[in-house]
Amino acid sequence: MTEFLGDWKRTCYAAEADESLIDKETIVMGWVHNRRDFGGLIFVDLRDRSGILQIVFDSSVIKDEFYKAEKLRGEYVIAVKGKIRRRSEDTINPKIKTGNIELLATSVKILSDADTLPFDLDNVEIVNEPLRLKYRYLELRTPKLQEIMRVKNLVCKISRDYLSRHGFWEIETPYLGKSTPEGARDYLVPSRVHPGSFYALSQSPQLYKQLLMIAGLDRYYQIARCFRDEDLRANRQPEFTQIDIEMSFVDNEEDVMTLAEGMVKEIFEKIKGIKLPEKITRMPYQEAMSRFGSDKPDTRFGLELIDISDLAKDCGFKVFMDAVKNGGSVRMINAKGFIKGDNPILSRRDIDSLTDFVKIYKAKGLAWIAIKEDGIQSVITKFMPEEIVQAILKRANAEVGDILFFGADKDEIVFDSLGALRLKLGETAGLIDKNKYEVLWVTDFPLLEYSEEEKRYVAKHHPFTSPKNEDLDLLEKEPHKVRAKAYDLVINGTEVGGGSLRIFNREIQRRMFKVLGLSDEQIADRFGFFVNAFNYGAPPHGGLAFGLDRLVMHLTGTDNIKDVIPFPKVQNASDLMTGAPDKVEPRQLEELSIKIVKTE
RNA sequence: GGCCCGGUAGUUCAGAUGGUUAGAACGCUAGCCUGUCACGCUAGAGGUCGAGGGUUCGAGCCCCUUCCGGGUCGCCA
Repeated sequence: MTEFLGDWKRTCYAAEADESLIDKETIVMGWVHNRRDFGGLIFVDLRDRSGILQIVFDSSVIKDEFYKAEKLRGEYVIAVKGKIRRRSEDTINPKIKTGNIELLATSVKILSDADTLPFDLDNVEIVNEPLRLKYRYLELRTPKLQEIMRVKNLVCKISRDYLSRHGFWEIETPYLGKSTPEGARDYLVPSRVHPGSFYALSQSPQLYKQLLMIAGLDRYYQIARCFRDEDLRANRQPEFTQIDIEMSFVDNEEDVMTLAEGMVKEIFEKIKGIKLPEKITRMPYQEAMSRFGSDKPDTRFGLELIDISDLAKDCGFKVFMDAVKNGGSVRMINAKGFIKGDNPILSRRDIDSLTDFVKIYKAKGLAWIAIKEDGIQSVITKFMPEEIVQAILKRANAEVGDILFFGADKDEIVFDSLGALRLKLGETAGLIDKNKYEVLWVTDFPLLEYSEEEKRYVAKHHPFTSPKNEDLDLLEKEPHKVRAKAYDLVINGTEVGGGSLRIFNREIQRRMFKVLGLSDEQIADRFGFFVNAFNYGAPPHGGLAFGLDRLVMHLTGTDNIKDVIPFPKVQNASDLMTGAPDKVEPRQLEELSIKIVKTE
């Protein structure tokens, strides 16, 4: 039997019913979350976006339609008419918001029946992720995901309000654009009209938003989808969303950072009730690296890196001395109290396994000194004079129960491995307060980094990032020393936003391209349309982009980006629900002049 | 591309050294029940052990290949 709503109109959401509705005729609509059948009396927990309301089907009240209540099963969609009534004292359910009331049904319509679900919505968190993703629309029925979607919606709304209030216009830019080989791999879209030519799906609105500034639109923002054909991670999806912002007539990073942090503060206050500090900490890149081994430091806990290159230089232990001699460094972490007592945080076996851990980050090994009750234990101290060992212990502020871990190599490897080790140690020891939010700006990034692979300098951010005025002289002489007018917003050790002031001066842009080793032809071919625009009057401008998904991850306490994207993709970038990507009809390929060539 | 981990009823899992008919809980179906909210009681159905090949008298278990999935390094201006 098919039933329709007819003239029934919902009078309130299930969990928004309260005592003010007592004795009033009420119509609610939703899914049968649970059913408890007592023969002549049936309870149904009705669920909708708002939550749960208990419906009572009493055979002495709903006589003619009681048979319908008997047919109800999990996830049937129903509409129920009846009267809200107070529950008697002994039947109040304190676990739900509407636990003091219930709806006594006088009529019910079964709008849709349902097969048994492939998994139990009440225990969805233990179900295999692939199965949940195949039936994502079912998982999205759970309060957890619905709350995340609500928060994401709020972040968008608050951002729009804030930016609008500050004079920003929401302007669209194309998703179908031109492939630009710098940066991430592009998703390509074949052109039917131009056989053999391809669009690239936008990796970010970067170039367009700068052109909007040249166009004189002054302040722009967009909640923009971005596409990058790179491998996935727990916090990386091939399509994700940025809150993208650009503004004109700014010549100082502070102008952009101040505006952006105002928005973040408003988001945290309105959604979490958390007041972030009046002024967010600024930490130069060099400091972040040397203290935390990371350009996105998690400052919720200590275990900072300590440089002992000066002591290691002539310490007698060859590995350390070579590292310094070859231009690298030796740094250590004091894992304070990690081997204290009979049941230490780190067992001997744990310590050995950390060697394998740092090898992931290309470290060749992990030296350590354990400070025990009966003296120090280490395989490296025998190479060193006593006074050097003592100096190291002193600098580490070492006490009994501590263990010092050392990294000695090129700076890059030392930072990568010790930075990762620091996070692992902090996590192992439970030093990270999950309820704390540490927000900071990392500033003064290097403009360039040397690519061993390409044997040239490449832009660390992108080639339109402005060098610091005071470092301009170094651009050709010592490119690696040039700092950029760039900044990243870091929350609890993850990058949630980043941006820069852009080059708006033709001469500087030309010099930048030259340092990057791009020929005039390459420039013209790749960015010609963009570079030309700067010939017609460009205002100083800059901006940034927030990763909406990552921001929502923090606000909702999840460490899996799939949780905050309604229909996410899995590690091999496929969609388990739709089966995309998939083969297409030969006719479609023909239209696009595409031929599939099988390779081994 | 590399490394690590996983795949057994609908779901989550257990299945020691290879050995009768592969179990449990929840869910599901049917019956009974007017105050439950993890309702209860009774009965029942439900399995190509991811797939293919091999070793063996005998494979859920051992070996090889492969598929699917998770994490991570590279990669992600």
